[in-house]
Amino acid sequence: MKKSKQDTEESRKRILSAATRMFLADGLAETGIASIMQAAGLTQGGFYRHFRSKEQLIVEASKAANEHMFAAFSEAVAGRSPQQALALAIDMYLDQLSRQDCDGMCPLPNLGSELRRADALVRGAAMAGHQRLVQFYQTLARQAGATDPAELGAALVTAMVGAVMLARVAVNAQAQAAILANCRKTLHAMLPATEDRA
Amino acid sequence: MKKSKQDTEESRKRILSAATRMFLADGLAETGIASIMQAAGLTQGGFYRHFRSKEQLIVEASKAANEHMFAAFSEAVAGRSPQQALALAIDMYLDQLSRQDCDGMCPLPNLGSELRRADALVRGAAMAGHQRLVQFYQTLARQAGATDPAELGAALVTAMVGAVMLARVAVNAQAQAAILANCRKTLHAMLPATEDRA
DNA sequence: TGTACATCAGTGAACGCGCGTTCACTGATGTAC
DNA sequence: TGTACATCAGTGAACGCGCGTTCACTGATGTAC
Repeated sequence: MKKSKQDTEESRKRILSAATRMFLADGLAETGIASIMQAAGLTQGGFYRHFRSKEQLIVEASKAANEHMFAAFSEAVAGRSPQQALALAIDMYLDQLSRQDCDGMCPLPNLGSELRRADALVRGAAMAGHQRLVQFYQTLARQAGATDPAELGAALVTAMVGAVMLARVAVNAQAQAAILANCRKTLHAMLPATEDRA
Repeated sequence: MKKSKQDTEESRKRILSAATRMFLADGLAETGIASIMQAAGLTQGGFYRHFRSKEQLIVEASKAANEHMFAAFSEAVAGRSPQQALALAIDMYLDQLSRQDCDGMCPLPNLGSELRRADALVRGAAMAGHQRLVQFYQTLARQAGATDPAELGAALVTAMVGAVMLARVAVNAQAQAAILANCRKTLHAMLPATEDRA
């Protein structure tokens, strides 16, 4: 039963949206085509009308996740002072696990080591996201008057990715919170000026 | 053909050794029982004479990897000044990807997000390794005279885990080296005293 | 505007493959007498 | 010390399951006339 062009477009968006959320929540290997299609309200056979392969879906979902993350960050940061913006961007990144819908989650710590075994296209998308993330924080760091914004931006991203990944491995909520809180404290201490933070 | 007790013990060690190396290099899901047994010079059917399941092997391999890592660190650090020891331990951790045999590699950044989807036993082993790693660096930080050794130790581990994981995702060697070098520079700047470092 | 037809999103079953695990069997080891 | 037998490490094939992908088919959509 062929659908109208609008229906087709909406189906594709539903599949991509469900895949992005499920990949971030459960990982690439654990999320099967069948369950993605079920979440999108379709059956698995129809998947290949929209995507060439699971690999291609992963690439697009990875890009979509980055778009969501940067959109959320840009919106939250808009209109704030550079110092406030930088501090807020750190807190938001470290708080991504508590967001109910996986909106704004970063592929790097959540997919983590699964990325390095994926195709070159997937890894390329992941590293492009990393590059963009580093530049985002570097720009904020420069505006906030950091001594070495390039180094600070890269250091922030590295530490935050490590903290979020470790927090996801942590068995209990207490250890998870401790890892994130400690990282937050350390990174805030590295920020320029505005010493009214703990 | 039953083997002598000594042969049996050696077989078990060969399996565990091959598994530890292959898990760290290729990941948990990508490393199959058959290829582990082949690397150990046996056939896959014999695996279950030594281990109850792949899950149990993962737990033991995880512990073995930690033992190797701490042994290598302890040996390298022995007899050095606290400041030298701390700096060396950071460099060693960040340099683990260049080691030919996977000896001294840390499960956290290499298995990364695969760990959080594993059984409670595996996650417990991973987090126990994390705890031990943090304490190792905290002890060195305290001996080196850090202002807040607890915070510094945790921060070092978080950043190093993030850096090594990101380096593994990086497509080309140049980006990989840049991530590790930048992390090294940032972390050395956080160390107490001994300002003769870059 | 109406009609005949090609297109193609979606269905549901089946295919093929890999992998963890099981199993019947072998034959050297180690033990009981 | 010698002998008969139970043990069990190791083999190689088979099982069962899940998953990505394919395929024949359906029927509404959109187009050509």
